[in-house]
This record gives sequence, structure tokens and C-alpha cells, in this order.
Amino acid sequence: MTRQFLTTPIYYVNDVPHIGHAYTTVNTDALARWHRLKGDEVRFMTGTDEYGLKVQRSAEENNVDPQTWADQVSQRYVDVWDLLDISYDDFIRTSEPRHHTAVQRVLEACRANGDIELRSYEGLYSVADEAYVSEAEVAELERLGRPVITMREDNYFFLLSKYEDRLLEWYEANPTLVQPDSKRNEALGFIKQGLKDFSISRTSLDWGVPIPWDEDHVTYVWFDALINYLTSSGYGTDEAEFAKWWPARHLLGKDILRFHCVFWPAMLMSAGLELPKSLNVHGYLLVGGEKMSKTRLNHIAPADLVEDFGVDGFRYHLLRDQNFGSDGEFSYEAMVSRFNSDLANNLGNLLSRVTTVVAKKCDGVGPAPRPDSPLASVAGEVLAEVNDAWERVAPADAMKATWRLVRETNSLLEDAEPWKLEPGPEVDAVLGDALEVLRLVAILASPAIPNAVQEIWRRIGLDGSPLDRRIDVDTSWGQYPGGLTVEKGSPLFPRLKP
RNA sequence: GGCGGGGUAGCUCAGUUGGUCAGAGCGCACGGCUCAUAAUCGUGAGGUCACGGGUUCGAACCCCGUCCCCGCUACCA
Repeated sequence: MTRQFLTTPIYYVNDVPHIGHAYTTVNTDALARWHRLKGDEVRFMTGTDEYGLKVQRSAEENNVDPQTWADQVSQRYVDVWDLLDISYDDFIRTSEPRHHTAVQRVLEACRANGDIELRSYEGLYSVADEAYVSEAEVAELERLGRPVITMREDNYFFLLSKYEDRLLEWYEANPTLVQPDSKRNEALGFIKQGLKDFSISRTSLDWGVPIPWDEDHVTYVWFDALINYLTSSGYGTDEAEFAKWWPARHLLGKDILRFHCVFWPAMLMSAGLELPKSLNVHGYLLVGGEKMSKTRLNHIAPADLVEDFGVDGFRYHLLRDQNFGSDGEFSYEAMVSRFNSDLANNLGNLLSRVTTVVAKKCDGVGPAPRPDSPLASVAGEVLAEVNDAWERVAPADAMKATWRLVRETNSLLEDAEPWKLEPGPEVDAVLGDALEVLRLVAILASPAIPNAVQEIWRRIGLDGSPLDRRIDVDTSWGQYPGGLTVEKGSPLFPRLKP
């Protein structure tokens, strides 16, 4: 048994929740659910990042104060996570007092360590955007007729450059820390290019956490946002909780790799805190081979897809059709295809045919499985594969393995043809095996499709919930007791029109 | 320009340290079954593993070169 503190990034409230957010969050949720099945102590957090210029300006445009604005938009994330059955233990908002406490404490710690310095920052500044821009962006802005000037401002800087060697040592000592390896290489490559100090405060806005020793400044986005992970685990407000949960395992998208794999550990080093246990970086969902984006009009709202596929169908697709770590194609057609083949045809239909035959041949009473069923060894192998897959944070592999058991069971049924036989031991044996598989699959697939598996559980006559089972205790072959009333029901996952 | 990741069956993708690695799922074709959501089960089709060299007894996997695609290149989720 282990202790798992799992995090999603906190999402910027100026954005609208889309499937990219859902992708990270559903994956983290599934991992959290898996660890709960393992009997691990789990704390799973998500939340919203609420400070910064964009939010302040959006609030002004909507004629409300920033906090009111943030309340409204943060709620959109809460709502969508409720819709998707995200089992978070903590939803953190950076505008909460506990977060201010944590941020200020980290700032003081870094400062005491000599890593924060007031400097004059001079950079290219887009007047229209009220933001600093990179050299690469200048040409585009000028083409659009947006003036770019050189601006000078006093900012506090975090001395990231001091941590180059220590970061490299840390990576060296922990080769599996950042997964997959390709992402680790990217982080290493970035560090090896040489690290520059970065500015962590602004005087030009006040929607942020004040620098404790200089209240003209508020902390700037990343420095404040990353600290949410500490805040959530109790840092600065509940030391016992913090000691219990820290350090965290972070899941994140590749767009924010640098902040998490370079800035963040350096900040923790500076503050004298333990470094993350793991960083799992995933790729993008590509639509038509392109990154999803608002401008490309392929921003997709989770709610729209849930309407067509149901919560479980949507979750299953996110977990099964992309390999966590690399980019994957996202398409509606692929979703339909996956839904029909895996959920409707294989799993849903297995439940239908088994319950029907039990009704016809066993008077609706489910028989017990054979201890020496040919499926027993398959189940054992599958369990090992599923376990391994979740260890590697490879939900797609866990699903593939689980569905192998479903396929083998359909195959066994074809072989035995219980619907042709007279009621008796032969029929009982094969149907008992199939019911046992349904029981196992209900447990193994519960991180992905938590609603459907509860329905399976109920229909095959079991009490309680597969979500409350324990891997290693409840997944050895043969625990379906037999003698339970099995219910024939309507299709679990009605097929969708292609 | 620099750094990094890719180009494997019609589609989406797996391929650990080089030797049953040429695969899976979907789709397709043929056959079986008809308990089941026209679902399922079996069989199959032969993809120069981007291209050209090289190392090796042997490479999709190692090295060199070429052609494409993509990401990052710092304070902007």
C-alpha cells in the first residue's frame, strides 16, 4: 500500500473547459480510482488558476470585480468535472486565502535562501495586449499594426540559473521521474541550453498574491500557480496533512512541461522542499492532425460529447484511444467506432447474451464459475497486465488488457454454445465463468466507466459496488458466488449509428 | 538556425536491451452461429517497417546521409 497525492494542473479560468482539460483530468481521475482499488491512500486534486492580467481584464470588460468573475468561471470547471464524475478530493482555487499563505511562505523561503532579487526588467511590450512579448512574436504583431515598444519595469526575479546543475543531478539520479522518456529528454534539453532567471512579479496589476515584503508587487502567474500543489496538500496551513501527502505525482500536458519539469523543481529546491515523485506528461489530442484551438474552430466542449456518448463513453474514449504521453488523433468517427466495438458489441453485448441465457437455462439464477475454468489463467494474466499498465500510467494498455478478457469470454461462449444445451452442469459451468468475468471486468474497468460497471454489478446480482472492491483481494478467479438473481436488462451501451 | 519527437497493413496505432518483430484494434472478404445491441466466433488478405548507404552472422529497431511532418526555442493554459 502506498500513499498517492495526484494532481492535475489547475486550469486558467480565462479559458472555457474543453476536451483537452477533460483529457488530463479524466486520466488523473482514472489513475486515482485505480489506486483506490489498490487500497492505496489517495488524495486527488484539481482546481483553477485565477490570477493574472487576462482575468483582471476580462472582469473589467464584464463590469465585475475580478473575484466575482473568477467565481463564475471557476464554477464552469466544477460543473464539468461533476458531469464527468471526477472524484477529486480537493478543488483548489488560487484566490483562496490558504493559497496566499502558501505562496507567501514559499516566497519568504526562497528569498531567505537568496534566490529572489529585485531587478530592472527591460523587454518588448505590446501596448495593445498589455503584455510582454517574445522576439518571435514581434513581426506578427507589427503586421497586425499593434505597436511593440521597449518597456522597463522593476520586477522580482527568481534566480533559476543557480539551479542548472542541481536540476541536472536530480534528473540523473531519477531517470524515470519524467515520463515518457521523450518528454524527459525535452526537459533535459531545455536545462542544458542554459537557464535564465525569470521574473516572478508585476507592479502593473493587483489581481494576484502580494509579495509579502513589497506590496506594490504581485506574484506573476507561474510562480503563484505552481505553488497550488503545495497549498492543496496543506503547506502553510496544516503541517500534518502536508507531511502526509507531499510530495506529489503530477500529470500534465506537454504545453506546460517546462514549468513543471524545470521551474517547479527549482522552486522547491530553493524553498527547501521535497521534489515531485513523478511527472507524467501527455501529448495533445489532434483534430484533423492539428492541435485543438479556438481559432481553428475545433474547440470541443465535453458536455456536447457526453450528450452523444454518455459519461462513460466519453471517459472510455479519452482513456483508450490515446496513448498517454504521445499525441493522438481525435475524431468523432473514431469515438463512435470505439464505442460500438468495445462498449456496445463486446462488453455490453456480453452482458446481454449472458443474462439472457441465464434467464432461459438457469431460471435467472446465476451459477458459480469453475475453479479450473480456461478463463482463470487468462484472468490472471490480464490482471497482471492491467496492474503493470497503471503503474506505467498507461490507461490505454489497461483497457486493452481488460478487453482481452471480454473477447476471450465471447469466444468461450461460442465454443460451448450453452444456448443449445439442456440445463445442467455444462451450461452452469460456462455461464458461471462468464458471470465471473463480468464481475472481474466490473472491477478492472471501474476507473474508466464507473457508472456502467455498477450497473453490471447490480444486474449479475452482487451487492455493494465494484468501486469499493480491492485489487489483490477481490480479483482472484472464482469469487462470483452463484445462486444470485441475474437480471436481464436493456442494452448497457446502445449501439450508435456510424 | 538550435534542440527534440516522428514517418510501420485502408484507418488509428504497438513494437522493451538488434535475432518467431513484421503486430493489435477497427475496417474489409469468406465461412460458422443465431443466446445476444444485424451483436458474436473462426479464417484471410501479404505493409519494400519514408528513401539511400553502412555496421553485424542477423536491423523497423545501431551509425551516416537525404526527403517530408510536428513541437519547443523562456517569463503567453
